[in-house]
Amino acid sequence: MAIDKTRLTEIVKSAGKSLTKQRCVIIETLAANKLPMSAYELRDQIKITEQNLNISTVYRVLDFWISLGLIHKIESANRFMVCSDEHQHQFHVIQHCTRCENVVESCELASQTKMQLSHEFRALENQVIEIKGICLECEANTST
Amino acid sequence: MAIDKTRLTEIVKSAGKSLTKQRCVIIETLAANKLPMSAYELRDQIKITEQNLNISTVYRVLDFWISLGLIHKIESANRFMVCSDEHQHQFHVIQHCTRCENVVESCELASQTKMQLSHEFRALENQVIEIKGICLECEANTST
DNA sequence: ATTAAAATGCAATATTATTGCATTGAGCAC
DNA sequence: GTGCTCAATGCAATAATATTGCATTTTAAT
Repeated sequence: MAIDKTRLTEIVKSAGKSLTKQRCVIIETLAANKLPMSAYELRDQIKITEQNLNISTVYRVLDFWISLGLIHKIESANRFMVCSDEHQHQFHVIQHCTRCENVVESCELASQTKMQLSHEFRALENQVIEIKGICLECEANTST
Repeated sequence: MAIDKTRLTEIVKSAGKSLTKQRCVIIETLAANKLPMSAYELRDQIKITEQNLNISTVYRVLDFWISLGLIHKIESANRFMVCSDEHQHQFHVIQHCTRCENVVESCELASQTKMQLSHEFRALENQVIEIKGICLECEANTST
């Protein structure tokens, strides 16, 4: 799953920011990885083929993309993933398989969740709601 | 909000475990605190009035109560809170105010959320779903 | 009281994240 | 292009969170 650089440029420019090579390599590396990655894994992976990044740069760039809604942090795993939701939902609901560690984003669930939030609370925009479980593939592979 | 020690004893015994003084003081201290606490805060608070606990003990005791469903971990804050849900929902939905840091558990939301989970995924039991926002009290105090 | 298993203590270490300040780089005016 | 300004990054120390292996103590069953 590659990232559309033209689209990235548009998004970044319209936010009044610059698309630096550190910002590019981080989101591209994350997009190329099947599983979510930690900040340190990301740094180590980029070191192999590209360049050295200080860990503080990695965290700052991750925060940058998170603030633009293009990267999600999976809090329960301290891992990061590229947002796969083109629909700009207020909520991003992800299903996190605790066996294979794979994570998928569900737009349908996000829409439903958004509808039913209590009126007693002003929910923030662009947040990630994490549901843990076992994906169907892992369930099928279970030898019980 | 104090903890009913008789109820605790029942729950622990029926799980085939023992209610040690470390396990007691940790859940009681957490219950007495208005806000969720980190493991280190818990240790420091207990040190003042009670006893020294090694940080590994704190984490192990927290895991113990979490496995019994009596304590929740708030992953996005690395904090712990006593479960306030008497209804034994599969999901515990908490609303976390990012201004005052207060956290409330919503049984109603938990019920609704449980109903609508995708059939493509076997969700684990006893998990905490975190919604961030601003509580009504903080919203009222906002001077904009 | 004896004993086996469970729980805790200890202290080293791993993992995750932030900070303040120096240096570099990007975009803009000229 | 040159110089300017502010944003972005590098650096390296440190903070915050969490885990581990093994020794010791406690629990509860006999």
